[in-house]
Amino acid sequence: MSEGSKDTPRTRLDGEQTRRKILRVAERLFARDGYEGVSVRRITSESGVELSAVNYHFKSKENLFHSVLAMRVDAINRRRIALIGAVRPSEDVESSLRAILDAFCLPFTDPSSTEDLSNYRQLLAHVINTKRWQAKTFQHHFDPIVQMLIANVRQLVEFEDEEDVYWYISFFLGALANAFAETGRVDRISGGICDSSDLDRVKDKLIDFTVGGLMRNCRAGKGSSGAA
Amino acid sequence: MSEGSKDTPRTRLDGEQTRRKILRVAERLFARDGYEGVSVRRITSESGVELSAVNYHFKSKENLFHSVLAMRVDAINRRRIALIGAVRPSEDVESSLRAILDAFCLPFTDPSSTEDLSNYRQLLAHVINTKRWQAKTFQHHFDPIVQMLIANVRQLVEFEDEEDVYWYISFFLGALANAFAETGRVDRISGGICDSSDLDRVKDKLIDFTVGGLMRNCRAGKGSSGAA
DNA sequence: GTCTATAGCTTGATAGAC
DNA sequence: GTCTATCAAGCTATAGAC
Repeated sequence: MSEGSKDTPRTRLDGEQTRRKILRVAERLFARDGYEGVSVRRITSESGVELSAVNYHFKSKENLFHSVLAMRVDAINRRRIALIGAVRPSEDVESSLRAILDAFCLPFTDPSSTEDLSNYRQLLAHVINTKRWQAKTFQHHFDPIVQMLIANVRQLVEFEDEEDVYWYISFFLGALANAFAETGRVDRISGGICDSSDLDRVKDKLIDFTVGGLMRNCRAGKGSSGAA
Repeated sequence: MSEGSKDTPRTRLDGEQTRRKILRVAERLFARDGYEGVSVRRITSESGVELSAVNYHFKSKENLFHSVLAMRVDAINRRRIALIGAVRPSEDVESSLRAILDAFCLPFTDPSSTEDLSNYRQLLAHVINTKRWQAKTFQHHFDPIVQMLIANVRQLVEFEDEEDVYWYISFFLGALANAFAETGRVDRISGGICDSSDLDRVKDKLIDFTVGGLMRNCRAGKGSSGAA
């Protein structure tokens, strides 16, 4: 409460607060309706800030979109790197694989964080499935962490073809993005048996599925889950 | 040539031709930039038809979008039903599973058709990952065929939890939509080893992966690929 | 069934006072 | 850093001549 020279009760230097409010609302709207489906006006209107604030703080609508992604990606990927690095190698290949995939998903499913990542997850599904955003966004924000995941998987299992691991991890990423977007499809298809908002369960089932896909197609993989 | 009463050299009754041209261009643009990312003006401009033609033939932009989907979905699903129905039950569970999944993918990968379905596949990835299109589009066009796929899988394998088959098929669909959208991600990640435009290969690898995920997680599934 | 013209709004972005 | 006013462009949709 100081910094006021004499009496400036209104014009507080809360630019950072405005910036954050815009980011939060933009994330929610972009997640729901996509980049083109949201106007700057709607963002500022629902943020309770002026129209010109977006261009002042972010220079352009597209730059705002990138800022929205950057806000989450950095923290999540840092956490992934830490968790994957902390995985203790086990003599059981399947357990190790499971641990790696779990470490990759964990920051994404937001186990105990105060942040709500549901909008970010929806947004990711949009980005990962759009050709246009690949070069502009995905490549920069996600390629490195995906390469790290692949390197860790390759240390555990070997495949017939060199290309296999890229295909399988790519399928895993596609399934992951769609599953965590919580579109409600699996709830509807299953007649309510499945709950797509139960992220821990989604994660566990996805890992079961992925481990099966990897283990059954790796060298000497049809058999047991025993040591390599 | 005829149907002209006296001399009508210009006003040919080629409304159907105009309609088709609009549908074709709209599919391509919607696939690339999404529903909101495309204006009616761009569609008519690139189609070489008048702006008002869209509203004349399709009543509204949203109805055009649904028409674009309907154009492909019906034929593809009819083909799927025929192919799945023609699968001969084998004593080998894995082979049967593989045949079912192959029948589901085959019309989608367009093995020998004259139609180019690449835009449709991109569009599907957009629809399947967007919450908003679930009720409006996906439910009507895709739920029945997905239920049929699930019913066929359940006849072959049994899972610990009743919910499992819904989760796994949902993962399969998410991976499928993303893989066939040809975003170029797997090509980039693999350093060019994988070619996402080689649809037959994508299909085969996806089926390998999915069969692994299903077989390894079904009752008495860790073991061999032998008879049930 | 095509084409022109236009109504009525919304868009992203900026200039300039405060 | 906020706020008003505004621009130039684009938008969906329709009316009416042909």
